Amino acid sequence: MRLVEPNLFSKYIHQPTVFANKSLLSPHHVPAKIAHREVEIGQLTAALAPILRGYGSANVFIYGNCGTGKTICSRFVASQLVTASKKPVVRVVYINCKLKKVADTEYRLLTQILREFGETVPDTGLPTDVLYRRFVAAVDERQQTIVLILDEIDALVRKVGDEFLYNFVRLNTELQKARITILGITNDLAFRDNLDQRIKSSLGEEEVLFKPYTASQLKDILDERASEAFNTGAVEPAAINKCAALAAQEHGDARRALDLLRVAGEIADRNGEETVSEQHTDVAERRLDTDRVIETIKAQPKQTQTILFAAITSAEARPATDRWADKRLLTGDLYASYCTLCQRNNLKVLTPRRFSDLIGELDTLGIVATRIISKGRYGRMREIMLSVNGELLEKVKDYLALRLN
DNA sequence: GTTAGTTCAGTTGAAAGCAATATTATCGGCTAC
DNA sequence: AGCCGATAATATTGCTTTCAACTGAACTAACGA
Repeated sequence: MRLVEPNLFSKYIHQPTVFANKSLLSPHHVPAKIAHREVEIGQLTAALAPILRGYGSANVFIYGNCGTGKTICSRFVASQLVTASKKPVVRVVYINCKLKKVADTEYRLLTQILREFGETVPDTGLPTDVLYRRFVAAVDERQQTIVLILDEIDALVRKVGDEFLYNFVRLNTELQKARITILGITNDLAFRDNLDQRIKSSLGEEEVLFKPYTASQLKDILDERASEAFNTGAVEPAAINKCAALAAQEHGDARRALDLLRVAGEIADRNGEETVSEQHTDVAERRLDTDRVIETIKAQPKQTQTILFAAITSAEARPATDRWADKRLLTGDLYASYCTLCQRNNLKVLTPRRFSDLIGELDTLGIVATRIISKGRYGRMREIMLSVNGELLEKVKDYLALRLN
């Protein structure tokens, strides 16, 4: 007679959870109603409306920081457009230009579009003008309007220049029956200024600006999502307020707000608690911050990591005072300890020139803070301070120590 | 005490080298006429 | 002849180095009161 072993996972399966439907908190979830974007949606609709009357509509540019609902709203409006269109057929092609290997060159962009139309295109080999002809052939056989949503278009323009935009605009003169409307989405507010004059005049006819959400708007959004995503009463209002407030500080990023709330819920679950409280939100914020920093550091090339590790170890080697001034490193000293660290790891030692640039990069990433100081007769150099500290610093150090010595 | 000039220790910008990838061009083999 | 895939040739990138101009306050020395 043998006792039935309880499955290892059974305790997790039956563990109570605060979530009713966690997927509603995912950034990919498209809510039935998009709150607090009525104005923007209105502008967008007005800009695209001429399509339904058969006129080729103006091209539209959408600006706004990340997490302000640009993508969701444009997809929403585009889908409405498709359902509303009867006679002049409207087709929407959504392409995220930032995805590596998918649409980060003109060729790949075209390939991607052609595939949407069921054309088979080789990954490489054809000249781009052939692709343009294929596109014209595929599209022009009937009366239709193509709405081309180019998300993160700034990334593509930065990479391959703005020529391709001109090509697309020019296509309209070549097409007999079909029309193309470009809907460019970017979070670079200065994007338009950097475009070629020619393109600017033919492209930027309509602009919609997405402002960051305010804390109270974020709160509304969270309230609405939370009511369905969580079990009733499982989230304390204070927790939601905190999430909204924190995300509002970060340029009103709704994605951030939802992430905070989701992670807070996960933490509550793990602790076996029945409600999500403000404390959970605080922990969630730290978690997300830590993850973000660790992720960016992981993504850095080995040389940059080495420099950072050198900075951490030499900052620790300083006499144990709490004064900030004593944690400062100077370029020369750091370069020296970087050199020894490289030798110990059999890494190539970069020149001071490159070293200087990499320090600058760590600065822009917000991992160290630097400023240039002049010590008069004793030269001019950068003063470097670590921006991470405490628990996070330990984690970073541990990670780097695994890869280096 | 002021002023003009030096000096140091890197910082910064431009240009060029180099290796890894990505694109193009070319070529031989294969199939269908 | 036309198409295909493989391979060679060429271009593009991303990362670095080299070279050289630049920086700005501490330090020095000369100046004038």
